[in-house]
Amino acid sequence: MTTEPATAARPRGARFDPSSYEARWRATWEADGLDVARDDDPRPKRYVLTMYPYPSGDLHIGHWYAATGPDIVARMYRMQGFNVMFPMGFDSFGLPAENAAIDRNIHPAIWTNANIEKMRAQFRTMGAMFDWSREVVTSDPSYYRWTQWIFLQLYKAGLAYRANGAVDWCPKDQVVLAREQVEGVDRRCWRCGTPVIKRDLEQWWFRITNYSDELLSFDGLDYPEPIKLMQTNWIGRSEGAEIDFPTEPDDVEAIRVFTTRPDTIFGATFMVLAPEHPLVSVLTTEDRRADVEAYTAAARRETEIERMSTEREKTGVFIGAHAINPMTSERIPIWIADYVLPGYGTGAIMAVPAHDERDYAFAERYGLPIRHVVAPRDGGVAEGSAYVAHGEDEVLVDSGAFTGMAAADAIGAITKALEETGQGSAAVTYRQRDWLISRQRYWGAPIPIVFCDEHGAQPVPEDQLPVVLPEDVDFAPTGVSPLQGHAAWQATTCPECGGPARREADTLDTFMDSSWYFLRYCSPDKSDGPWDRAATDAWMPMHLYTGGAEHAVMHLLYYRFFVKALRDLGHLSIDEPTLKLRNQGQILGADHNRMSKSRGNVQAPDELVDRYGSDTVRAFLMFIGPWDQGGPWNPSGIEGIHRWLGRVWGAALPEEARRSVPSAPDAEGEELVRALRRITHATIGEVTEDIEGFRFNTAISRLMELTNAVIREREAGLAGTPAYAEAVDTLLTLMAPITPHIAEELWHRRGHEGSIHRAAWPDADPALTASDTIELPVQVDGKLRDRLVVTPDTPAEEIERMALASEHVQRYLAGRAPMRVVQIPGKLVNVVTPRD
RNA sequence: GGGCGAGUGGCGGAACGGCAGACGCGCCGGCCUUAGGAGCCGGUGUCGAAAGACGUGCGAGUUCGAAUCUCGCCUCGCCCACCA
Repeated sequence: MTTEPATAARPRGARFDPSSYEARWRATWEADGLDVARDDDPRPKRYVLTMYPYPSGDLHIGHWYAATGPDIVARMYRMQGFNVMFPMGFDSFGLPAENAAIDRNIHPAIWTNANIEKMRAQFRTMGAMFDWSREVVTSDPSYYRWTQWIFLQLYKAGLAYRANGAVDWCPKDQVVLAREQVEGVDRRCWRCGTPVIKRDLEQWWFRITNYSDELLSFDGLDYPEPIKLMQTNWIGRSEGAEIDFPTEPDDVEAIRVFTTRPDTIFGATFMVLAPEHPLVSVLTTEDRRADVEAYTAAARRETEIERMSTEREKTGVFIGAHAINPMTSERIPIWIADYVLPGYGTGAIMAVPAHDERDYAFAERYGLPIRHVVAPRDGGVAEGSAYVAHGEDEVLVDSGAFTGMAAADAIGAITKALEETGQGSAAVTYRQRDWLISRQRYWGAPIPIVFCDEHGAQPVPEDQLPVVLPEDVDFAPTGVSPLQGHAAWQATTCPECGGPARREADTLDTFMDSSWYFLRYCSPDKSDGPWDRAATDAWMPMHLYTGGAEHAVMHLLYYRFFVKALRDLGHLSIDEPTLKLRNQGQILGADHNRMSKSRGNVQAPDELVDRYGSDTVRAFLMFIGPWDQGGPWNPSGIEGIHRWLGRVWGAALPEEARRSVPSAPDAEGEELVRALRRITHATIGEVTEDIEGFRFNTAISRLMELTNAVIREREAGLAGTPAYAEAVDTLLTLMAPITPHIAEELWHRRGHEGSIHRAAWPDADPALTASDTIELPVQVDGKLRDRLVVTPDTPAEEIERMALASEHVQRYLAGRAPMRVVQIPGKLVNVVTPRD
């Protein structure tokens, strides 16, 4: 295998002109299979992945930005001797295809495939080392067959279930959403931004909450702190107690509440149930029934936004019944109020107005008793508003046998007392809900379930997968799945009895497709299973995964859940999909808004690539700032990168440079050689660390500095010396991951055989980076006043003597003796003057 | 309301508690050009002729020494938000 250009006539022009070689090298690399990762390659494997895109039809500058970072890291790993897999594919199911299809009267499959084809071509101009031989397209039946298979595995394991309940519905997209896919204070659809409403529907769910606790653990994972924090908050684990309050008059059934503050139970002066609570209709007394039903009906009509608003005044009604406080035996009234949410905890609370702001507001409004049971240890009670502190400095008051106990201890003590009498127990609740996976749209994988009148919901037998999407469907959104209208497709037989049955018409959330695509890349062509276990064992977990932080509590939670569930079902040997996660920042439009076609602020890379070449665009994007920061698009400065590459060109081809006469190795020349080798080897270490740490902007500035040094030395007559050749070859090698084309072109022009991308990543020689002399800043009272040039082994006493002898220092000492002299060896000297 | 993060030249941004402003853009000057929106060289935080003084959102503190650590404010961004 060779990496010589495929074309026989290779242009030998001296001018820096990326268009003369970039496309040629891409063709050569592809023909040579440079980027194809082989399972049988004996070198240690590293799997690097960037989140695959949705095939919207156009690659914009944000795609380049996102993909170039991990491409650089993957390329460096390859040069460091790893067998690197860096695949790419398309997240091709989803609403935009369907909406575009409706607008243009074209089938989603045709629209999607055309976009994929276009984007593949655009992606190729990046020169990224994508292994296209492993490409995955999630809307392809050969892929979604296994998406359906995974659904069935979870279903059989009891991790998928069908349930009726209030769900979030996007009225514009005409589809339900998972809780994670509703964003912001005003609860908008993650895709289109329309405020969602609640609907009662029977839907399919995944029991992701079975894994809430395990998902809270990030042991051994190198994830950005904000992602860990967001996931932790989203899962929202709360420790407390569940307590049963018997009810009057008949104690039909006790009301179970969840509280994080069992220490305040002596202050529970009433109870509040969510209007939806099942016991409401049972407990409501006849005289209160009309009011209660009116309130419940009103609560149902409210939008989620209204109901969740903290601004709003609290409302509720008394249901006529009473409960018994198990600690005080006191008879307390039961109310319903919409500030108690049906989906959290038990949907019922013990209200402790003295120590909870919400209960306080409610009690104030309805004249309910407020009893303080926690007070500062040093006396005094915060009257008038809820007092919520409960640490070591607070003690229980008016709390029976527990009076005087530190509030921090009382939580455990009261929980224990309740446990002993069987009235309660320690409990943990989570804010996270199960994952709603049904979708009422066409362009997704059909849920592989059939309904039989006799046998109910039945899984489609695995040997009948995939359940293929029919093509002749009227997919205009109507609020029910378009497949519902396709009688011929829906009609099937029950796998249990062979009788007539009807297919589930909803499709699977496209987030399900993206929850396992990284597994498919390991063995994309496997036809008798979703993946080859030997391949996933060899490649997984991913060494590095990159993508946008906007997926913090969606994709990045789901894919962890999938890996854990599939592990427990015996299909994987790993606990986590990736060891290391990095988020790129977002490139905004020049107007500081998100790039979108409707705003007209989308920056296409094509025009820039035509003008400057891929390398310049790649390097410029990586140079504008820290990769995880992003920022508004501003092309000013791209010229600077282009100039830099032009200077590298000139430096690398000294025979074509203006002054390139090698000088005789005199003493001055030897010092220049040492200086050049010093910066060359220092740059190796710095660039390696910067790339490893995703600091591409500083990596590039180091490379620019090395370039500047090389050119300076060339002007000083060093061209043609071994040190010069070392510097240039090192520069090209270090640049290769960032600007792969020019590095390759110059590598070959300088006479090297084989691709630079198969060359070894250089090692820094520490002996060469050490300097003969160091420059020590001399401060007086922390301000720079002078500099000393000394050898590294100069004794401290000598340095101190020299520092004090400095006339600049003497001026500030004004004849006085220094109070002290601080020396940081090799770093600086600070002379401290006497204080008056 | 809660949580997290960020405020540094005209701009993007550098800076293990140790020389603030690396690198680049822009700008200014020069060279080369018939010309230049090309290329090359030099300068460029502010004030000041200079010596020097002052400078990292504001105010305190810790330290020999703070852009960096602590506390309090201000501004901006993101996440969560009646979660018991």
